[in-house]
Amino acid sequence: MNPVVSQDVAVESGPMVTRPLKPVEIEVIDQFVQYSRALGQPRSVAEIYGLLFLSPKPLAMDDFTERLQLSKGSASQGLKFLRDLGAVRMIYVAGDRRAHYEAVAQLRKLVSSFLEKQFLPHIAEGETRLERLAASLESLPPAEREHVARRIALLRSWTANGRRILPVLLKLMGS
Amino acid sequence: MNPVVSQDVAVESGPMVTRPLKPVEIEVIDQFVQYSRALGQPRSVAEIYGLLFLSPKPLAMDDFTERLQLSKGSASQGLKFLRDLGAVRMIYVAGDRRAHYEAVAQLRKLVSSFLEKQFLPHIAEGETRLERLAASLESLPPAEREHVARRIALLRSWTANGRRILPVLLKLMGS
DNA sequence: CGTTCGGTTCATTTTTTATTGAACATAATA
DNA sequence: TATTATGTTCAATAAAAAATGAACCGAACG
Repeated sequence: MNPVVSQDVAVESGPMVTRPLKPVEIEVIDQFVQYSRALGQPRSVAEIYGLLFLSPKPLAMDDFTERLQLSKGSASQGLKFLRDLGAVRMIYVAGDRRAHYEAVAQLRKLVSSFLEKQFLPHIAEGETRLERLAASLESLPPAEREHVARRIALLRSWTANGRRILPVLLKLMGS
Repeated sequence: MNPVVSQDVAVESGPMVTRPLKPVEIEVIDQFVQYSRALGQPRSVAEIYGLLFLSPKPLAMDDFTERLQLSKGSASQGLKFLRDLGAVRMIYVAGDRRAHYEAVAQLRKLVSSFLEKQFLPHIAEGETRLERLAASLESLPPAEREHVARRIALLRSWTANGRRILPVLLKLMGS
């Protein structure tokens, strides 16, 4: 509750925020939040990435919990997610025990690892499943059998298509 | 509750299903359900599309509520969603008052309308917003200003990229 | 060592999203 | 025109997902 970025105009009697977000930050973060919704990703993750995206220097967990008003748990989990995705890179800062992060601001990298993490597993699993299925069609009445077989073949062609297109898509996306 | 397609092995003492799903149907529907999760779409919609995808003949609402154990409301809303998406086509069946549907089984069509409905709006909105923002950077301290300006330019290039790539992607996807 | 700091985990709570079902509309039928 | 069949809408409910925060772990510091 009390998301830092929202449509609401004012946060009434809210908690003291040491370094409140600047208008630019709010706008850009909200932009990332929009995209995250379209992609079915949690808002906190988008907020973290957005703040980092605009920051000229690496940030540590405290920065996220303070400025975005997130719990330690959310920040930790969100950063883990972004690390696993390769959307964020850990940075060593001399004389500071804390882990620091910077955004990996390469569309290609973001898209590719997102697709790899989010879709390839499903596609792979679907492929083996459909192979199995295509084999076990004898048990259907002949009338249906042919139609169903065609549909399954079609579905398989879709996943094949996906695999074929992915690399081209990434190439098209430049650096 | 009581989803027709699930990992569970048995539905114990469940309600009488007149025309229970065949194993092939369960598998294929579950496949669509998997994809729908990755895309952040409700399971009921995937179930409807999956059942229709395999059906050799057009189906009416009753078929969905009966065979998938959905409420009338869900079936109605799910079909509306699929209609709006162009994933489903209405079919007139002589001597039957009910509306019948058949699946539009063209990957290209599905992907294109999904992206159009789900992403283009966000992209468009983001573009105008970022234009506005780029203009109002004077209020930032000069040190930050340059970096932020670069980031915003980058973000804009991303959306431009998206627009450029979309048609190519669709072309690559064949019919 | 013992203490503090930075961070992770995970059971609980909160928030969001999807589903239900009853009330309502509308069109075909008799 | 009354009746029934078909479908939609939407407030209430259920289910799923995300956020919280306290307990915990381990490494650095003194």
